[in-house]
Amino acid sequence: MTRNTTRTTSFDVAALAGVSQSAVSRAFTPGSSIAEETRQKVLEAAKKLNYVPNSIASSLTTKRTNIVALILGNLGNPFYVHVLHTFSQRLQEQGRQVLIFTVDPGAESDEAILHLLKYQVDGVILTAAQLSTRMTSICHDRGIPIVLFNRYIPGSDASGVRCDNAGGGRLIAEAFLAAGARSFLMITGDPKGTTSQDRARGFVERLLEEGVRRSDIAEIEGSSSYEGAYSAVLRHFGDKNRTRPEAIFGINDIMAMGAMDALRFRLGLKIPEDLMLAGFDDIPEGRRAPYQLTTVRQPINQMVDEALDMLHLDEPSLPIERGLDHPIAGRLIWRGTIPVPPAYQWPAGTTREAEPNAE
Amino acid sequence: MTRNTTRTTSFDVAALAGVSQSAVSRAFTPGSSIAEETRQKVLEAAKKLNYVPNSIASSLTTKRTNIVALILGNLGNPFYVHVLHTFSQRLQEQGRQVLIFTVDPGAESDEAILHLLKYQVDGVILTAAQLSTRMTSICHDRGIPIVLFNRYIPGSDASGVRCDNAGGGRLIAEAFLAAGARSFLMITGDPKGTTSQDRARGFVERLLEEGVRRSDIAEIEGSSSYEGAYSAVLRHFGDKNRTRPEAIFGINDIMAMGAMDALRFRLGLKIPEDLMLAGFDDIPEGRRAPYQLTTVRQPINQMVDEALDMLHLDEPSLPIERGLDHPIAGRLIWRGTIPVPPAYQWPAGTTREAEPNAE
DNA sequence: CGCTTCTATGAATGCGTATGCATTGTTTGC
DNA sequence: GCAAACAATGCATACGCATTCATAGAAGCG
Repeated sequence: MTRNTTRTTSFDVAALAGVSQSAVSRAFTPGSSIAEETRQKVLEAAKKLNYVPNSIASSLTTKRTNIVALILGNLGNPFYVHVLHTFSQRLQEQGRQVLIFTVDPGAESDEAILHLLKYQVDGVILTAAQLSTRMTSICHDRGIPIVLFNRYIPGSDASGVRCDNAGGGRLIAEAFLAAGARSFLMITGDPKGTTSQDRARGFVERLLEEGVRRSDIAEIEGSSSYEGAYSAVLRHFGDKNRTRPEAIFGINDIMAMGAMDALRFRLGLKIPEDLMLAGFDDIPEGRRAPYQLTTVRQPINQMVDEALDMLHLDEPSLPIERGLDHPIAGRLIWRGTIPVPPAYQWPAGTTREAEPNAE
Repeated sequence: MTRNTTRTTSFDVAALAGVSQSAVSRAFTPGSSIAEETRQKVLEAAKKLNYVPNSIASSLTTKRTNIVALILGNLGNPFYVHVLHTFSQRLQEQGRQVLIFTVDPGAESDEAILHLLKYQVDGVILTAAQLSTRMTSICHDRGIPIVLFNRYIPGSDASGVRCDNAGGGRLIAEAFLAAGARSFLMITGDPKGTTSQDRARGFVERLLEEGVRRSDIAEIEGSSSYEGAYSAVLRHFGDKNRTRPEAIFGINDIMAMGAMDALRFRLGLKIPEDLMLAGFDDIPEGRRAPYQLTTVRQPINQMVDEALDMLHLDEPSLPIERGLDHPIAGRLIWRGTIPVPPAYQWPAGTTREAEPNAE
C-alpha cells in the first residue's frame, strides 16, 4: 500500500451513514444543531472507516489551527525543558498541540517567526531567545498573539509573563548578607537577555543598599550553560592573585551547578565552608544530594497558566492586549550551599529544605 | 486591531504585482515554471505586504504538511531531551517542524496517535512510550509512516531504529567482570519497555556465559527516573542483612546517577572503591565531575539520521516499509565508576575519558 | 385547527493554495 | 521560412471541511 491512498473524507462517512456531509461535520462539532440519533449514526460510520476529521482542512474555514508555537532557545537548561513539558501538558489538556521551534541560544528568533506564520498558529510563546520588534508587530498585524516567557523586549509593546527576576536577585543578596558574606562574584548568562540582566541588577542593588562596595562585586560570563560557567570559573580563579569572593551567585541553577563542580572538583574548595553559592530557577537537578543548591524558585505552573491566559486562545475575537508585563514573585529555597547564620530569622516566604531526595 | 483581520492572500499579492494568483503560487514553489523576472516582481510585492504562503491551505492540495509528530514519554530523562533537540534541529534544517505529543511515561500512546492523525502529519517518531499494534496499522492504512525510536513493539511489523541494547548490556557486563566483580545488582526501568528488557538481558546473558551464578544477579525496579532509582536503592539496602553486590548496572544513566547519589550520600559508600557502577546512554550529566559515570554511548546523531531516513519524507509515493529493525552498536565509555584493572587490555571500541569537563 | 416558533437537515459556497489544461509568444530545427 | 517544441502565463478546479441559507417537518399556542 502506498501513501497515495485517497483518504476517507466526511463524504465517505456521510455516504455510509446515509446523511449529508454537513451532518458529518456537525456530528464532530460540539454544540451544533444535530439530532442525537443522527450523530450516533455518523459516529458509528466514522468508526467503521477509521475516520478522523482533518483539522488542516477545518482550520482553513475556522481560521483556528489549535496549534501553539513554542520557541525554545536553550534546551541545555533543564528549566526550559520543564517549561516545555508544562506547556505541552496544559495545551494537550485543552485539545491543542505544541509546534516546536528550536533556536540557537542567543540567536534571533526572527526566522522562526517567519516559519511559524506559515502554519497559522493560534499563538506564540517565546522563551529564551531574542526577537526583533519588527517581528512582534508582524505577528500583531496578522492577529497572532505572542507572549514572552520570562523575558521582555525593551522598546516593544509585546506582552509577557516573567518571574520577578530583580526581586529574586535581591532575595539571594539578602541571604548572602545574612550569612555574613561581604565580597561577591556573579556568573551571568547571555548579556543580551533581560532575565540575566534583571537578576544581576536586583542582586547588585540590594548589596549596594547594604553598603557593599562596588569593587567587591565581580562579574564573569558563563554563557547560560553548565560548561560555560565551569570553565569561566576556572579561568577566573586561574589568576592566583585574585582574591577569592565569599559568595558566588550563579544567575541560573545550571550555571551555579557548573561553577560548584569547578570549585569543588578542580579548585578543591568546600561549599559552603570556603565559599557560599546560590542559583536561580530551582530545577530538580539542583535539589539532588551532590548539589543541595540554595536558589530562588520560579513558580512555573503559575507562570505557564498566566502565559496561556494571556494568549486568550478561547476568545480569538478579542483585540490582542499589548504591553502587559506580569512579574510573579519567586521564593527563596534555602538549602545547603549557604551556611545558616546563628539565630537566623527566616524571612517570610522562605522555604528551608534539607534532603528532599529522601522520600 | 482584532484577530479577525482578513489575511493577505496570494490574490492580494497577485493584484499588487499585476500577475495571476497562479504566478504567485509558482513564485513560491521551487522548480515551477516561472520567469525569473516575474518571480522577482512577485517576491517584491509579497515583501511589501508581509505575505507568507499559508501552508495549511497548501497542504490541503499537496497532501504534505511538513510536520513530523514526535511522541515523547519521559522528558525527565535528559537523554530524550537530547533526542528531541536533535530531531528538531534536523527537521528544521529540512524546512519541517516538530509537533510535540507528550505522554505519561508508561502510558499508551494510542490517544496521541488519534490526535496527530487529525493533523495529517507526514510522519511519526515514537520514543519512550507504548503503542498498540492497532494504532500502527491505522497509521499504515492512512499512509503515515511511523518509526519507533529505541524500542520495538513485539508482534508488530512497525519499523524502528534502536541502539543495540543487548549488546550494550554485554559491554557493561564485560567491563564489570574485567574489573573483578562477581556479584551484581541491576536497576531496571519500565518493565514493559523493550529497551530496559534488552539491556538487562544482554547483561545477564554475558554474566552467565562467564559462569556467574544466577543468584548473584539481583534486580530492582527504578521506574526509569533519578528519584525512582534513588529510593529503590535505599529500600533495597535498608535490609541490613542483604549482602552488598560488587557492581550495580543502572539500565540508564539517569537511574545510575540516582543510585550513585543514594549510595554515596545516604549509605556512605565510595564509588568505585566500595562498589562499582555503570549506566547506559551517555547523557552529558553523567560526564560531569560529581559522577564520571562509566556508560555505553548511544550514537544519537546516527540514530536520528537513520530514523528520519526511514520516514522517507522526500519520497512520499514509496510504499511504507514495514518490519525494519535497525540496531546500531553502542560504545563503551570508561570513566571513573569502574576501577581500571591492572594491565587491562581495552576492548576495541572503548573510549576512556578522564575529566571531560576540563576544556 | 391554523398559526408561529423551533429543530433538524441538505445544498451550496468559501477558506487559500496547487496544478492540469489551454493559450500565447518564443525559440529551435531543418 | 515554416513546423514543431517549448517556456511562461492565466483560467478554472479541487483539496476537506464549516457554515450560511433555505426548507421541511415537529412542536407549541391560542
